[in-house]
Amino acid sequence: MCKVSTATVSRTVNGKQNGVGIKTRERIQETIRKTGYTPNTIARSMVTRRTNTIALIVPDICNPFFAELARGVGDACAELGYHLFLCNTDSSSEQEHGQVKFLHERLVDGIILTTQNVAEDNSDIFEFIREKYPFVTIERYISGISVPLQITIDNKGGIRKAVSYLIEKGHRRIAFIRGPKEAANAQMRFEGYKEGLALHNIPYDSALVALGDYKTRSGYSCAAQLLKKNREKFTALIGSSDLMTVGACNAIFDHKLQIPQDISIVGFDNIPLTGMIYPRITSVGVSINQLGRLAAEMLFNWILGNKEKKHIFMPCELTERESVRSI
Amino acid sequence: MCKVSTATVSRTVNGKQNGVGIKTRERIQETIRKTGYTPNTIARSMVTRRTNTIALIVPDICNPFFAELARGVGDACAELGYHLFLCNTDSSSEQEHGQVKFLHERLVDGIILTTQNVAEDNSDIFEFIREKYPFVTIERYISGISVPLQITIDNKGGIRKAVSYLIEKGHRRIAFIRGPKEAANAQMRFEGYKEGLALHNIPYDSALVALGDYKTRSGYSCAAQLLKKNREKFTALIGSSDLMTVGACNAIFDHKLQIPQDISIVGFDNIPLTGMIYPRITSVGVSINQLGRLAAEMLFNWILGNKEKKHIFMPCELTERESVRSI
DNA sequence: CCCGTTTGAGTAAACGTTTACGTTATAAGA
DNA sequence: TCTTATAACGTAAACGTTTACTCAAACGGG
Repeated sequence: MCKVSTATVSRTVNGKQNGVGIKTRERIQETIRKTGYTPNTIARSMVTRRTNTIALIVPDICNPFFAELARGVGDACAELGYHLFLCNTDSSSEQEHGQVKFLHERLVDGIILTTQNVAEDNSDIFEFIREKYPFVTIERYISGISVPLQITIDNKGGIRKAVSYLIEKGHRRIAFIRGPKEAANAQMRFEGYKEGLALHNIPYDSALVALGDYKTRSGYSCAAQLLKKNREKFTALIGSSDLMTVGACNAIFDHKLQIPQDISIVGFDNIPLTGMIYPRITSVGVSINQLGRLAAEMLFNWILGNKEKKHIFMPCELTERESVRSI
Repeated sequence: MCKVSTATVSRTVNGKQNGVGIKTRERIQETIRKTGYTPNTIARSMVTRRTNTIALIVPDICNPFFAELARGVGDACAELGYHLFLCNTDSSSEQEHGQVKFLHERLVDGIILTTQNVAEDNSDIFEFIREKYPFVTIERYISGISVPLQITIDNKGGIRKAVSYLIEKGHRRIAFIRGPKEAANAQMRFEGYKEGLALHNIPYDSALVALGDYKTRSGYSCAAQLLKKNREKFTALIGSSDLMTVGACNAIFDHKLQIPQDISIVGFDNIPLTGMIYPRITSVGVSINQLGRLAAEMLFNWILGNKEKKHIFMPCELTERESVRSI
């Protein structure tokens, strides 16, 4: 329509400063406006080998932690003109593997992989995508393989902080609901608990820890079990995930006890939910939204050519709310 | 490598039954396995004009309602080999418009649009994509334009059900926290409230309704305000979203009142959260996960060529929990 | 044994861009 | 005025598939 070649159109569309005169540039832009032409991203990707898409793989977007994370990643994407694929795996290695395979075929520019709570995490996925793709892992602890882009949370330090906080508030008998055996970070948090106690010369008592799976329901049953067997032995409880912690609160209420009057509570993750419910739960964790942004930005950085390995270790903050009392 | 043309490879990869002999087929598959060849989806999309991707546009994935919805959509996608783009708009029309434009350029096969809580919803978006794309709207009430694929919730009926339920339980003075003026479904829910009262010959009292914005914080302030001014005038409260309802519960607790002993509560949406917190909140709504699946399936159906208009109207169910007592 | 039909496989165009390279026109400098 | 440098724009290949069309071989029926 403008009597110019596609090359010239391409140059103006992509805003290349030289290679096209001011007059024809304007003529082309005018025609673009009139005809409502939009470039075909697929065709562009065909030749540039870049799709401007990344993928976020999570166990379950319904988990508020991952929803918040997805929001952070999504915001970073929107700012830089990327589009975000969302994939749920239900913590299944097979599903994750399938997803990665499909994403690979789709020529996604990068992948963000989150915790999966599976026993053996040195699966073939990492072999599969190690050098082929830029990808960043969040809270994944893989034996043997070094991942180029990695973010981990200071689980130990976070829980230690929670323990110290409770001890400062005068508590000495602190129960703990730990996460699943399969999760590497559950073990770390557990160790943080033990270290925190040791730091203040409080003997560790295995009767005060229960084994959950990070989900709400297990928090309820763990707390119920602790209350039934060892009620008199603790004045405070730490849940190693906020979801378990709200479950635990439920159990405590069902036992006709008050928070924080009878039992003080500290959670982990600091999901927004902790500030929404009654009582507002004091929780320790990182800013999940920023975590997501950070992951995305690291990925973009790598995609854009800055290929240096990076391992970010995020410290935890404790947010005081209303679930702890001084004694 | 197999000494065959790309056409033959294409035919075997796509599983076309005729056009390639059993022997060469096997030879090709063997080579594919050995070399780890995967087809390039981008190149395929280039010629088929289909990308096998759809997009879900939500205000905020952190809202548990939309997270749950995204999960339903995502599951349906995974089952049919589609990939899902996730877009947050923060209920901004401009953002939504931008997203739709980008998704258009990306040749997404279809779009699922959710509620946006904006005043004028007859924006140019619909003009933009009306016939160009298959898309389904969830809970969008657009004046003038008929949308081919539409899902709406029986808001009125749902709230009516909540009112009737409370009345059956002996309540006659029922407060109501309504959603924002900009949201069409907030108005419907409000009318459901009035209709429910009228049905049982209970006079409507405007002093018992407060105006919120569907979010937690506003639920808190609305309930606080109702309690301050008209405490003695109601024994039950309906929140027209679950998030507001949990906020309201918080306010009630902060006023040293018990649920359901002092005040009975019914929420709307039936997000999983209602069953997780204390007290477990009785709520009415649709199965959000199924809603998501349904939307995705309608979209696929249309994409696959079955282009008949459809408007699905989802009835609400009331799930009894522990936030209502008989009086 | 011949001819029509079926089947296996190849050819080449098409999808809509980007980009290296080439060509022409214009401007600047001697 | 003649070169030379520079800017504007066009040409055509390339990206990796799919698919309509073509062709040859094999097959079966009379």
